[in-house]
Amino acid sequence: MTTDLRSELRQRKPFASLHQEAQLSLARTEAVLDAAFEQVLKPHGIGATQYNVLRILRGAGPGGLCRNEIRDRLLSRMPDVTRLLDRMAKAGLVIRGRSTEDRRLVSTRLTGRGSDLVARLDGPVAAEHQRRLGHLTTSQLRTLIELLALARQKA
Amino acid sequence: MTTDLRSELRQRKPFASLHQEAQLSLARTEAVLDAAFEQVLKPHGIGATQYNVLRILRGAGPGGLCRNEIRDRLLSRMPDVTRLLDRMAKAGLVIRGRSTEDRRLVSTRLTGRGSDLVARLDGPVAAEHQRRLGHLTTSQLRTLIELLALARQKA
DNA sequence: TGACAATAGATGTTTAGACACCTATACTCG
DNA sequence: CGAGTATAGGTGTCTAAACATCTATTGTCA
Repeated sequence: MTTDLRSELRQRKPFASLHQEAQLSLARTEAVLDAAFEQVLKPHGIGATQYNVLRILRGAGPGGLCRNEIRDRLLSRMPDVTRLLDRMAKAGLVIRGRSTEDRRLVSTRLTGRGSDLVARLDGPVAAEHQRRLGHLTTSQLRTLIELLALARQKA
Repeated sequence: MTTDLRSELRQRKPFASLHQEAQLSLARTEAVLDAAFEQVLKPHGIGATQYNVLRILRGAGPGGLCRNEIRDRLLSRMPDVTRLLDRMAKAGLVIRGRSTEDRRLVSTRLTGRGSDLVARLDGPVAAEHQRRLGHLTTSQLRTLIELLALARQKA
């Protein structure tokens, strides 16, 4: 029933180890899901990273967050958050303001437009998650989440 | 024992659904493992995509593969394989030759240098996989691989 | 056979990511 | 207090990715 990664990639030789097969499976699965997710976001003019920032800022509330805090909360390392936020500001999704208390800090928060966009995406995003992973049982999802958490920990 | 993704990302609100938590866990885990893997490759002057191409070409044997075949075997979608191979050719890792039978085809194969490099990386790569996923049991790895294959299938 | 579609590959251009370096502000402690 | 250090953020530049479009060759079929 489930497709074998080896045949999916037309690979003749078996994998060197289970560890390798797991890591490649992970990369492949993420690529498939990410590509599908990008297609959901595309009509709205943003990518996965920008969507992630929108979600982070919504969760942070009206006070917003400073650049480094956003960077640390992103799923993947992003070395140039400044210009990422520049683009989002230019698109009218976020607005920045320098703090008066600590003048080094620049807090970024959602504009009305950014807030609207992320709210408008809730439905399509949930639908996409359901479409992609809806055929896994609750217990399978729990196991997957647990094993992924385990994999993230350095040995 | 295992770290919760929510606290890892300093997220206050719970996830909208198990599906969402699974997808975000997947993205996070892949980002962590990929970043570590890039560090292994970095001293050798290549990235994960180029390493993947080297592995694919090694598996393909001396006849090499044409551009589209390489593209289809890559883990993630890569819309500009031509210039990826350009760079690898420039670095002396691969060589290309147009077929005489079908003059549209350009087969790419490893040079001695490319072949050496991928062989030299076998040890460090296996060590990295071991370091990252060595603390999972065989049965855990099998379950993870199975669940990931399941997740890749459209519902 | 000859027009037309399909396939393989390359290119031009815009945008985004990677990496090193720079400026301004705040903190620390002799 | 004041030199030195740490922190927050921005900038310059090179490389790589994304997207559309183009050329050359082959296959199809009326």
